[in-house]
Amino acid sequence: MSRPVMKREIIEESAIRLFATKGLARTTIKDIAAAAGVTEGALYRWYDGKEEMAWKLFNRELDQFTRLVSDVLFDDRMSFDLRLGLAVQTIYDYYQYNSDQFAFILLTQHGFPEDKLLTRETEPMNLAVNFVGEAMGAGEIEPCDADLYAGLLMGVIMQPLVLHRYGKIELSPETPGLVTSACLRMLGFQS
Amino acid sequence: MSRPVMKREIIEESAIRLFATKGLARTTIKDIAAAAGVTEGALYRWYDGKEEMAWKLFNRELDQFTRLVSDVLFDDRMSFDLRLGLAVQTIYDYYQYNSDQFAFILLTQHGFPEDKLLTRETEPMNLAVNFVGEAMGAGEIEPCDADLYAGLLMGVIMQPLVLHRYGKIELSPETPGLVTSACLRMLGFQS
DNA sequence: TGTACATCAGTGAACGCGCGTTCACTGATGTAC
DNA sequence: TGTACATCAGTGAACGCGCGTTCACTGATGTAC
Repeated sequence: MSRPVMKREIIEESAIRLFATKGLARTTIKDIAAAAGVTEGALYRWYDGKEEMAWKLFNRELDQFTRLVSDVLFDDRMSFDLRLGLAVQTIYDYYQYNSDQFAFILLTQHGFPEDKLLTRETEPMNLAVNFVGEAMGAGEIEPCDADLYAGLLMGVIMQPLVLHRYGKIELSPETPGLVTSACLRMLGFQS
Repeated sequence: MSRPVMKREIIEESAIRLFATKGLARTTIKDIAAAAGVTEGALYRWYDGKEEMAWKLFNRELDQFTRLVSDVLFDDRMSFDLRLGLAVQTIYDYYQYNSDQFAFILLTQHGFPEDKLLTRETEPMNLAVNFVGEAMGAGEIEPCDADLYAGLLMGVIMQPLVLHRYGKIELSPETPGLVTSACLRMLGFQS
């Protein structure tokens, strides 16, 4: 093509947007190609197939997101509660400004076959476990089941975003702060 | 057939189990028929098609679950915190003893097309909103954004089950109690 | 500078397979008389 | 009681369509000399 920008990026953006709205299974190659203004074959220049493309995009987006979050979550120049608050803010900002990417990783995380069970250091759950473990070790929160509390933390932070995505609740600039407070109370943080 | 029990039930159980493990899209009619020990056509005696069957089963299972939960959640002979604790216990019991049904409603709730957006009185989210609203009205918890707090409540209660389903955390007999305590702390319940 | 060739993103038409669905049928059970 | 017919859950083979995928190709751009 004569256009300077590669169609590859357009294809990937279209795919992520469609995956995030219609879901992986309900999005066809034809859909993606049409949205990107490209023929169906173009996709195979860059990927072996639909499944492989989805999987690679998922990992790329998840990596980017978790890196962003862990950067503030484990910045030990700040106090425990401040780090949590900033992480929540980062997540909610990410949701607001990269809603397709966010919805894509959030909603398709369980849409892959079993053999794709991702176990990696940067996995969100591991982030939460490490964070709770650190806070417990530092005596900032009472001793507890770190795995369980990490799960609770994830639930509290993520659920409002899921519900917003499906039009069940509204978000406001105050929401991240309210969520953070709720987390701290739940963890029994002594403020 | 000569067997006294209707194959219909076997078909439905097989379908739910497969939907819960492989997901809606990755489960084929052939899969269901094979699991039920039946030919593919048998399914169409009872349902118009795969999608319709999934949708009807989903609503049936969701109704049963929410009825069970709302029975204890709104039993006004009990105190606020006791009702919450019993509801959590009910949910975790349901997860343990009807894991396929539970995973089915939990994991396919967002797998239907947009026009299937269920807005009903018995929807889990509405249960939570009403509960928080009641508790707030009775002065048992501080005034707050009922919708948001209902979402947080759902997140805390459900997330451990999702994580357990994917092998990320373990559950114990103490888990429901720990989850309930976490909920009460989060809500600022004055015990 | 022009010429010959290599590279490579993207085309467009075709393919074939797996899937959901259909339908004439079977055979067991129930019912009327 | 036996006979004739209706009902209906489930069969089994076929169908056709939509889907992901393939591949010979085009045409623009880069490169060697």
